[in-house]
Amino acid sequence: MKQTYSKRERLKGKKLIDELFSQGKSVSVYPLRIVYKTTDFETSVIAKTGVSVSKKKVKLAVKRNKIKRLLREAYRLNKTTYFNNITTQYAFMILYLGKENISLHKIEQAMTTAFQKILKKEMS
RNA sequence: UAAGUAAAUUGCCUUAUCGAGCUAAAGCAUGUCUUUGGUUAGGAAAGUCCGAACACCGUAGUGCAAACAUAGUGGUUAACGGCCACCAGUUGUAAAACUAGGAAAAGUGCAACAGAAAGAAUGUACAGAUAAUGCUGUAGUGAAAUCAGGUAAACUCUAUGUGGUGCAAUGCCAUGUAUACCAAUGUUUGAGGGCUGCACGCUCGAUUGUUGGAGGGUAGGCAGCUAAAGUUUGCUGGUAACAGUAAAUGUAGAUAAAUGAUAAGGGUUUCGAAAUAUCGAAAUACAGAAUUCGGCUUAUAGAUUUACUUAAUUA
Repeated sequence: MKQTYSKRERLKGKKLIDELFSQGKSVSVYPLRIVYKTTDFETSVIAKTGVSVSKKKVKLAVKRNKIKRLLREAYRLNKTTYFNNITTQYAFMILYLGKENISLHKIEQAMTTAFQKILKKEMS
């Protein structure tokens, strides 16, 4: 799998997201919280992922954008390691709960532990 | 040289690796695939405060009232409450800056201190006049004392203007679900459903089965959506805002929302060390398009340019 994150791999559509939030399970590792759910897509993508930063926590649009980009970057670079053994299709929503300033490195760490937690839960 | 005033410009760069949106071409495996190329945020994109374009709704005529906005004079513009010029006033040594610059001879209200009294009340002293009296004058307070004045960032009056909602406008396509309605067809001689696939059997079964039309418009998609009162430069007219003209140029279009991340190096500024070269550390702002323009307002590290004022020094 390549380290891409194209339009097809993004979580879109009101229906899917509503479903995800109403029926999905969640795992939180500060400063992240990941909501996930098994689903079926028509396209041949293993996972669809969305990213969200709340306006209440981070007020300036520039900083919000920056954090979203970092989240996407962290996901893009590490998704190969996360989804090695997965065959079913998933939908993810990554929520950011923390402060305004954060580095890519920290986000990567948090994301890795969070996805490991999810894998454990699903396998057992 | 120092301090200041005004106007204008700019607002980090380079390389490597890994990516994202839009778009063009090519390829065959015809996939919303692969490869290659192009392109991708600001001076305020912000606040949403004015003015327009555009769209829909309302009124489809005219007048009045209310509410709101504006308020020297002239010009400019698609339009404006913006901008420019001039006059007046205020502040400043000055360059300049600011303006809450229509009306007090329509009415209502308000007014510190002083003063007897700031409006329906005539005090004290002196003088004059008279039958008598605030009947007359002077003194004293104050900006103002039967003479009326100030105040409209008080009501008010005058003149002028204003319908409402905003691209989540609006138009189009339309999966699924339920079905008012219409047509065809099937029918108590049993359509069709249920009992695990078939047969038999049992059972339910008429405002109903199937097919088609039509309506509605949810998920989603397409248009609107970027060539525009465009940008840059020169020339001409004008004190200027601005206008005219010629040439060049083609410059984001996302939608759970692209325009990025990481690493290295270099600028710039500040601080410390040093005679310099240089070395080390820190900082590198405000801020992210969402239909589009013209303004206003607010935020902003730093850098640059021009004009002018004041003070000092030198010639």
